[in-house]
Amino acid sequence: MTMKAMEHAKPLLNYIRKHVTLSEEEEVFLCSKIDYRKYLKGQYILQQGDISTTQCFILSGCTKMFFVDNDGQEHIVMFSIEDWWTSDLGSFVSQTPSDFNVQCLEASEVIQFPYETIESLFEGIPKLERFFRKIIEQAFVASQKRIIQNFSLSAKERYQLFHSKYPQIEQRIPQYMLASYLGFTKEFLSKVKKELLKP
Amino acid sequence: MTMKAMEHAKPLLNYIRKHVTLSEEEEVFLCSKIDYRKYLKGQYILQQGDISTTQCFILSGCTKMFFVDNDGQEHIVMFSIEDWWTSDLGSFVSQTPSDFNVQCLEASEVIQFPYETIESLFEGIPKLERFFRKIIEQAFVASQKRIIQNFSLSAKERYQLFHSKYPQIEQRIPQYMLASYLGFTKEFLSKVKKELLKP
DNA sequence: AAAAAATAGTAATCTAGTTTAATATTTTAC
DNA sequence: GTAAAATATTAAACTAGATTACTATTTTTT
Repeated sequence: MTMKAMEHAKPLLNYIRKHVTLSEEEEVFLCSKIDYRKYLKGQYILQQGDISTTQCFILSGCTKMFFVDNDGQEHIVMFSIEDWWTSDLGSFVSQTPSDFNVQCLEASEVIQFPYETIESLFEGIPKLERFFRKIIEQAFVASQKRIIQNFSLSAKERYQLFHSKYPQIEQRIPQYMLASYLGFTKEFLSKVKKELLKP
Repeated sequence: MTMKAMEHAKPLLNYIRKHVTLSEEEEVFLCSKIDYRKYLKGQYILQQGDISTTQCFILSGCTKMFFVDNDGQEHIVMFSIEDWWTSDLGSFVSQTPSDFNVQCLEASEVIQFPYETIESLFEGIPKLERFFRKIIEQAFVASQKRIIQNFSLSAKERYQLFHSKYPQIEQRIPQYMLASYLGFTKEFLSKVKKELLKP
């Protein structure tokens, strides 16, 4: 592992420090097990049908995770930006073909945890296993919350919620992708935004 | 801990053995940290607004987890039966008031992991932390899958999927609760079932 | 700077699912 | 075993959001 790799990992280490405390040796060991990589806008980190071989931590940029249904329609499941994760966890943990694509909406820098090294990482740094458990707990809670909101809120209310909760994301993505994420059509989002402006 | 407690924990230990291997001392230690308890039909394991103090493993019976929205409408988030878990994980891990209720649809026997002992459990048996990570991974993947299905499938298709995937659950719960879980009205479910019978 | 491609807006028509309201059936309680 | 409560069915009227099809605007490419 190079000095460069340690340099790239800084935002990740800061992020991990919010959850668990690692010794300096542990941080060095961690950095020896992970990869840094850049993607161009439009490039795929993962494609539907492939097995997810890494967990990605995003240093810079923005990605969408989506799947294409039987009618050829694209459905966006999540957006990820700096200091968050992306990958199909289901495919990663079971090493089976993924239902999802992950594509970069901007040029992006990521840190990748390869499947082959993650078990040895957990063995070497048990605190890291606790860290991952907490990250997954967070993701699960967010996922549950999303199910609830889709059930109990109207399309308009879902948009308003996203708008107030993630203004930085809304500014970075095209509107038609937001509509896909929120579960309705781009035409309807146009209508909703117009209504919200006039009263 | 009594002999009785070990006896009650058997289905849980069998379940855990599918994921990780514990030594006999570890199994005894685990049993010393958990509680067995019975609930009557209709009783609440958790109420909206309370802090979730336990993770529940179900030995027998059936529960629903639901929340009541601002319009007073009940939305069912999940059903749990034998050999599965229930509780509001978000409330449990952050020890904040829950958005959910968990109510028994049948008389139920459960094993409870209290919040105060779960950290010491993980310290004493690190393999158990791995086990919980895997369980949460599973739950997260299932939750993601549900979001996808709600977006890409029609109400009719969602019913068909549930019907073929969880026939044992469908038989144990009233239809109007299934409609709530699937995200549409009981009247519409009646209509869908009728359509599916005739062709 | 022009052309092409991508994104956004508008409006009419259509439909999956809701609402309301009433009746029928099954389960539970005494 | 009967009354009451809970659950299920049906059907007409209604609505949130989809579809279609076209125009306007913004961004990217050359």
